[in-house]
Amino acid sequence: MANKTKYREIMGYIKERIQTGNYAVGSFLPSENELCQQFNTTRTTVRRALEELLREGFIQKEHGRGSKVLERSKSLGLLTVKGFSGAIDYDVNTVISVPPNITSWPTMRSFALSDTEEASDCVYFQRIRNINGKPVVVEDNWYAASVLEPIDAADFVEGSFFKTLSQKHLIEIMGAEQELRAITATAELAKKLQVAVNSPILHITVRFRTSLPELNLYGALYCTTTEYPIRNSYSV
Amino acid sequence: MANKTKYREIMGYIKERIQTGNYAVGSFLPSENELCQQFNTTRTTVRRALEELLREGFIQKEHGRGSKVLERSKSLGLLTVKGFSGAIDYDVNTVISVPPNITSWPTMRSFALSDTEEASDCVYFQRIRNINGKPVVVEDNWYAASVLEPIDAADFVEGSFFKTLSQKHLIEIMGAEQELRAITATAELAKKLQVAVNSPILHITVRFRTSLPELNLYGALYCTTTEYPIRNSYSV
DNA sequence: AAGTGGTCTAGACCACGCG
DNA sequence: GCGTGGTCTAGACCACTTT
Repeated sequence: MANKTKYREIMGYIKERIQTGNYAVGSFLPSENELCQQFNTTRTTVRRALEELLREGFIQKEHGRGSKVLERSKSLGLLTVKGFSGAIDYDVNTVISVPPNITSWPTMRSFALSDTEEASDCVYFQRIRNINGKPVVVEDNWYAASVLEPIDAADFVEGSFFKTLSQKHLIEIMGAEQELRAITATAELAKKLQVAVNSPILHITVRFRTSLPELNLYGALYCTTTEYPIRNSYSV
Repeated sequence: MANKTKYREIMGYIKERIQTGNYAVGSFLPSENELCQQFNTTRTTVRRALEELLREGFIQKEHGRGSKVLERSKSLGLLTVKGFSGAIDYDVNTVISVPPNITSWPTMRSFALSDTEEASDCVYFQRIRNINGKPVVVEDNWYAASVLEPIDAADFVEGSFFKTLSQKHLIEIMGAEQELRAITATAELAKKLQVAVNSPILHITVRFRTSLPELNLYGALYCTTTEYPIRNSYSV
């Protein structure tokens, strides 16, 4: 997506080199002065880029030594934050059951919307996660249409929304709040998850915060956990 | 703590004015240029200070308008890791229903024990969390007896096991892994949680890692979430 | 048009790590 | 001593909001 500013261009360049292994984990980036020459700019701008990468957990700075490339999964224990591609150890197949489309916000929400979100339409899509061909999670997702255009279902990187955000829009997940509930399956849910009506269902509502301050991603997950529990992990 | 740098000095000044209400919530800070004059410095430095305040959630910037003072939220990530005292906003009363005692490990577990844990007996205790007098969470806890002696129920700091560990043993929680399941209430659980048999129950099994590498704390939580959902939050 | 924050230039000096 | 990142100066131009 558009690198309108020079510091974003530098960020994107470094991020891409890190993600492809051109800048190896544990090694040091070129020095700020070298990056200045490479991009024909000044330290202020280079430092602006490095600072963002620092905040997003890509690098770590060492005074007098340089900027070191970090293991990218480090602080993200949070499996939920990684999306379900990472949350379950089994072979997961994701089906985009409702492709991204613009609609109005759902009425029932666990989280308050910001003013700008409230004023905007929202982009909605639904995915179903299958394990061994059996549906295990139904996941509704929403975000403000004014902040980010709908992403074409075909453009999803490996079926993952987060990977798509990171690689195509340079947006990283910065944190999340969840609410967890146990509910019983409605007729509709029971059908989608192929379980009996009134089966116990794990209901997770979540708001993900991103490196784009105006952009929150909202999710509502319905999980049948009898065979495959949902795993989370955290690091302090 | 010393304000060695000018941007910290500016930050401290603004933070203090916000916290004492001199800069009212919802109002705009002096403009960057005004702050430059006030502190006899340049915009780079003022902006560095404002940027930190932004990251810490004190202000919000509006292009073309100014920097607005925000409602200060508590937001202290990782509620689960901090234990349930912090997980629920309501008035929570904790009853130690089974005081710490030495027994053998339970047979059903979600996590594999280390060799030293396996070789040791375990300390077990059970707590029930009540909200407004109604039981909401039944929590079983275990840890290896060889690593830490049983803590007397009367010595629990504010009923919190984690606070006790931190304040009396200088042990901090470093992370956790969870498994989440939705189940239906057994007769025994239904009785303890005062709900109908077969009600949906949120079942969380968790292992907390601590700053003592040999010490893991294991938990099994049974939560009735119809009235009070369980909240989690993370930060990257 | 005037004022605000957003980006950027072209320097400077300092503190830290290493040889 | 030299290269690194940390802080800071003194400007400039742009984009956005308000009057």
